[in-house]
Amino acid sequence: MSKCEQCIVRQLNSLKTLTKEELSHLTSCKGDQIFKKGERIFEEGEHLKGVYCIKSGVCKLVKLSANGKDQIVKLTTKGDLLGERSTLSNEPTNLSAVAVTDMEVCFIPQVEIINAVSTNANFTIDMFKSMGKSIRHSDDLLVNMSQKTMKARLAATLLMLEDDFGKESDGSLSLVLTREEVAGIVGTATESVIRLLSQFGKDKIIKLDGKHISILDYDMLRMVSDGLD
Amino acid sequence: MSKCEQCIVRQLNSLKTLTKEELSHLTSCKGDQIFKKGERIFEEGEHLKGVYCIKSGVCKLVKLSANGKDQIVKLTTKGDLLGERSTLSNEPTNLSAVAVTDMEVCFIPQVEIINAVSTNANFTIDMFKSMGKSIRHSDDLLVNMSQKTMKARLAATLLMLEDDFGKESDGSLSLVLTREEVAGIVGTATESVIRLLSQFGKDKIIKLDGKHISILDYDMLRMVSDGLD
DNA sequence: AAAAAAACATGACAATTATCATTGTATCAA
DNA sequence: TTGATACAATGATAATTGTCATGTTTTTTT
Repeated sequence: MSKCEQCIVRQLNSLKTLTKEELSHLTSCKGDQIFKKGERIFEEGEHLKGVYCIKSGVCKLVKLSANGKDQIVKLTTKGDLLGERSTLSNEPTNLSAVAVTDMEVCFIPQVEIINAVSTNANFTIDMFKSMGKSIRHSDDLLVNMSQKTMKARLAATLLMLEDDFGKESDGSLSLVLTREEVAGIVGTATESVIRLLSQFGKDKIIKLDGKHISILDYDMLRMVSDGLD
Repeated sequence: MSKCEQCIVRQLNSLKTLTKEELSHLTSCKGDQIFKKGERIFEEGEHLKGVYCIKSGVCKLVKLSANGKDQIVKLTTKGDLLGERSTLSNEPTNLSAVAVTDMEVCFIPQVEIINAVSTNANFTIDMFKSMGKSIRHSDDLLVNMSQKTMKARLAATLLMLEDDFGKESDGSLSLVLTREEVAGIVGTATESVIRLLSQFGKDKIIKLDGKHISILDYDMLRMVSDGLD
């Protein structure tokens, strides 16, 4: 069981505003957990008993749509908190969390969060900021999804994947997803993703090597993303 | 200048948690404003100096997409607060607010809100709840927009319009929008909305009388909304 | 009331996207 | 190493949706 005081990940989220005392207390009551790729951290509709702080790995937040397909609403990674709002507002989650890669997470019980909110104004303000950011992100995504063609959405998704998760030394996107998962982000059929990706490949905008994707022409990809191609 | 203590609208949002003292102070520093249909309350990118509390009328929150079309992200009405998150996190808005009908609003300066958050725990918790609701709403909408066909999206929009704004004594939707505005919600071309609406009309799912729309067959509309038609 | 502007409607056609079917190719466990 | 299983690729076809053009109706302005 690692100590919160020494945890670097904490610097990436609202927990950074906690005092030394609060942190040492937190160490004593948090739980450490491992989730293997594909395992579910929590399920849509579940009542969460606290928040999860991601120490490593990538997690997808998904929602089952009426047609039975999983829509990936958000990808989260090191430093992100899961289930903040359900924990704060004491309501069931509207999303399921599934490990995209193996993950290490810390579980922080609800009381601790509620406590921090009621005694630490900095924590509260930081939570407001983080929720505000989350809403802004949703709004932007909504406009993208509503107004863009599938091609533009896919281009935007590739750019987002590199922005948020970086690339390997060979230039390929660090986060490796199946075509089906990409389709879950874009909101289209898997076949459409395959076709569009190979089209991008033929157009030399990206390079495909199995599941490994490298962006070659950023300007062009941005143009496509804005529907200006 | 009306008094906050006697304002009924306040009961509908986080301001209901304020104490008598806080309310009487608020009365002295708030401002009353009128916006005519089509006028803009604030603009995307603007730095807000407080929040707006809607006393009457309907407002659309829009975002200009890369292709130049306005996407309506949300419709707000009596009791809703505008600009809460920008005000709290002190960042520019990501959306523009435009009056859909004539509106009466109260303007509450930023300091008052910040003050309320730092001194009134009930207010803080209520704000968290309201922001949580907002995120959940965005997530749901995102899944709808990403996964559904235009027909299903339009059906969902009609149901939403009746849920959120009610209907007149003749059964028609109380909120009257142009086809272009509906297209801005659905995220499609105006012509497509016109065609789909008249198709719904032919199928006896709705009744069209100019801009006035009545839902006739709720079950069928829900089926269409779920893509089960 | 007339003129102008905005909103609505429809046809024709092209482009995009979904769906179904089939085959090839990795990947993993026994 | 060999099946088994998941993943990727591609073709054919139908359905959906966007775009442009044109005309009508409604609303607003003068």
